[in-house]
Amino acid sequence: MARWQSGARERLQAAAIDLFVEHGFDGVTVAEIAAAAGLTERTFFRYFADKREVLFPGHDEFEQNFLHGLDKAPDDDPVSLITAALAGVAEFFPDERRAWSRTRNAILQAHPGFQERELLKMSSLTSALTRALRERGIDPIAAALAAETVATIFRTAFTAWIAEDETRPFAEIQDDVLARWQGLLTARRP
Amino acid sequence: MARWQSGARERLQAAAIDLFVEHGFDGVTVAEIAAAAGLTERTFFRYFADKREVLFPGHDEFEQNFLHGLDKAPDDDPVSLITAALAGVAEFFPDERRAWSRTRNAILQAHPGFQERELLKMSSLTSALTRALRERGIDPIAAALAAETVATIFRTAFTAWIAEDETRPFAEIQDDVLARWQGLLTARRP
DNA sequence: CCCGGTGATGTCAGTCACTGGCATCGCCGG
DNA sequence: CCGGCGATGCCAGTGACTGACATCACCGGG
Repeated sequence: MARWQSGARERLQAAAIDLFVEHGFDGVTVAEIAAAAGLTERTFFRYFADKREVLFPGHDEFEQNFLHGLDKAPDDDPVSLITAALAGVAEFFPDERRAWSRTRNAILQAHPGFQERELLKMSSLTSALTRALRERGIDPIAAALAAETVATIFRTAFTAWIAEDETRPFAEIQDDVLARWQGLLTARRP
Repeated sequence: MARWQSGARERLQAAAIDLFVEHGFDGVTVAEIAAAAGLTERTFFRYFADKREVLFPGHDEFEQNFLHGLDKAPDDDPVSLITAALAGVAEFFPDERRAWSRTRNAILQAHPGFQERELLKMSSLTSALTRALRERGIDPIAAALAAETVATIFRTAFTAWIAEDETRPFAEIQDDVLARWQGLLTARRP
């Protein structure tokens, strides 16, 4: 492996982010990204299915973290399952990654097309979790609701984690959101 | 209003659906849709922002139903709020609409681009609900979770409603899903 | 040391989504 | 009858994305 200069994919990603930050998604052509990485437009499309996909690397790995977490659930109680799946992803977002996540998120928020793609990725996660839960013997509707809940809590926690004034680690925030979710049903007349 | 033959928008929508059913999304060009409706490609883009949008009419109305339902919530208890918002949309899906919804859904499921767009619409709904809940004085995180929950329950119920062998009315299914969601936290060792 | 194979990249041409600018047409009020 | 206006058509252009084919760098075998 690794003829030519290696890391073509990584160079394309880095070039894309730099250019998007500077000129915005619509202000950059794929040909420009490729040129900045020392490649051609055609090669870009050999690595990424479309122009947006360049900002969504490592999705499979991300998804696997939830699934591996789920494997460690002690029993089939819904709260246990949700908690276990969430625990699996916490290490995926160390503090060193926070600045980077903020930059990437700013780009995503600036273009509806990116939001669509991110939503599709989360939907992929939800499907994978639902499937895993069903295979574990969980009732289909309960599986769907639990999977959606995992995604909701993760996203809520992630959004809080990259908020401007936030400094707590991801795991702590996520635990807090989870606790609040558990309180949602029992809370009365707040 | 209504010079020329009226209903250009509706003709475009109908033509698009017919053609998508027959040839699939990628097998149809915008020019063909427009021609089938007796118009030109340019006019299509005056009615719809892009090729996919033609399958998402009436979204504002749909969203308003949830918001109006929310207005009728008797108190600020989370379950009351969620229940009220869901009640607002039930009448939007009468049995007469089920066959149509199934056809449209089959088209949507066949193309990832449509799923992205649908996800974005649901995200718009969630944002609107979150905003409305916050304006009502609900705590931001509780508002976000409640809004997501409304969307989740709606989507779960909608999916069940258009399932092949399903005959129960939408409202009944949605009430059932809501009840199951309430049971999620309290259920132990199922 | 040369030689064919293989995988990554380049080249080229083409389709189609989408946009801006301008012309045109049908109706409506004056 | 006329001038305005809103809906539509026409045309040219940009850029995302694709298929087919050529080319290059490196590999192993002979």
